[in-house]
Amino acid sequence: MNNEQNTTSQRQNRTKAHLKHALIELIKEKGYHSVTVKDIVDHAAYNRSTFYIHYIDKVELAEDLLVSMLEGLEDSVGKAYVTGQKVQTAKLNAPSFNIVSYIYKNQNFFTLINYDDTLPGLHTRFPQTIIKIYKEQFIFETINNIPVNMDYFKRYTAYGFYGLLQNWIENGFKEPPEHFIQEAIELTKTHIYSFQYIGHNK
Amino acid sequence: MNNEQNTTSQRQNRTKAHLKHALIELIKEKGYHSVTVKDIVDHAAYNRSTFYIHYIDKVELAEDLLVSMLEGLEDSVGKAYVTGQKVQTAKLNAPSFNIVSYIYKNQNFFTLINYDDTLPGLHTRFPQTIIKIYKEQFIFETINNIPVNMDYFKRYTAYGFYGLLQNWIENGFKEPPEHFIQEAIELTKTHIYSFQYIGHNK
DNA sequence: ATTAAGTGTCTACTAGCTAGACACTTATGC
DNA sequence: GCATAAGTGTCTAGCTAGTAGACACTTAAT
Repeated sequence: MNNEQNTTSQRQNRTKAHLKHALIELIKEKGYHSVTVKDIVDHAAYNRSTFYIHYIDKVELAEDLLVSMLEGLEDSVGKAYVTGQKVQTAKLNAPSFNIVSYIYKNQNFFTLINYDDTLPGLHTRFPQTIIKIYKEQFIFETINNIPVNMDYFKRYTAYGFYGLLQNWIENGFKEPPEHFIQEAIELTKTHIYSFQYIGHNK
Repeated sequence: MNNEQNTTSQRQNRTKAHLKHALIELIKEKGYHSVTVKDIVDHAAYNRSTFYIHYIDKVELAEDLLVSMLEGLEDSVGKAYVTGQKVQTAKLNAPSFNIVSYIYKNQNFFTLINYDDTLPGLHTRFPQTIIKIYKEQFIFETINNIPVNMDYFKRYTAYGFYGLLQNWIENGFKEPPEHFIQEAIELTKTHIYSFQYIGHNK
């Protein structure tokens, strides 16, 4: 494969990743609006000029961070069917489990929802992404032929799941992800609908 | 000041820091002995050649990581008397609090004591460092003139503190550091000696 | 009103990092 | 016990990401 261009972008992405990481830590430390470009490059041990090579300002960095994490969340959903973990996760609910384990792996980032002066858009676009995942990648089936507005139901289920997630994150991820997803699935079962994964078309 | 050489080493230290960070994550993932050099550079997004510029092998990287963290622990002790937090911390026990808050800040690293196949030397040299700090930087005074072997007592106190620390880390840092240090101090008070900080001579 | 700190931009330089090949040494498996 | 794969350690030549430092300008802080 053509590595020449990959390497260049890999090297740039590495720098960007470090700048993003610095922003996360600094938001926790002093809040988003207090963070300066100088803070970011000092924390990440880069020159200030380097920052402006990659981003035009702090806002663009913040947007990049938010988008990359939420896209990662979306992409994580279909992964159990690529890796070799079908057996274990099939007993649970594989796609939901992937959402949860992705958040767990990146708890460093998702803890930001606990802060008030945090990444702009996080509090609205995070739940929106979960709804999007539910709408695009899941099919919901009735189990006793009761007519229900599907959009409402998906929205309801997504926000229910988000509520549990928020609680899990706020409590500092005390439960292991396996336990958390088990509880979430138990709650879902009490509803009149069962939902089934329809795959990842990308 | 002469920035030319500082910058060069800053850039190198940045790379080293990323390699160290990758090692920490990989030890948690698959255990120290299973981690390869390729794993490390893949995780940190560097070329394998770059690794050998900085370290001769995995062992040297591991040693560098361990030493830098334990040295950081030692250096953290005297810091309250440099920054402007004298008032608050004086009510507690400032030097001990600095140890605790340093561990809390670097919990990503110190969590490694929970793993069996972990950084070589961590399980022995971490408590040794705490003893060293107690011996070199604290003076213990009798409060009722009972003769006691001082070395034994310092050792006893250091290991008692280490035991509490271990428990705190194993439980995933659930308590905030302020609470933890309060409890540790309460336990220390029950002893016949009071101890007092004698400063940081370096 | 004055000092200090942060922003955004630009230029020329350089050294840190990369690609890729080398011989060699372990693992893994049929 | 042979073969394929994966990892190790070393080296060279080359590129480009990152750096220094100055610029005019705009907010904060005292």
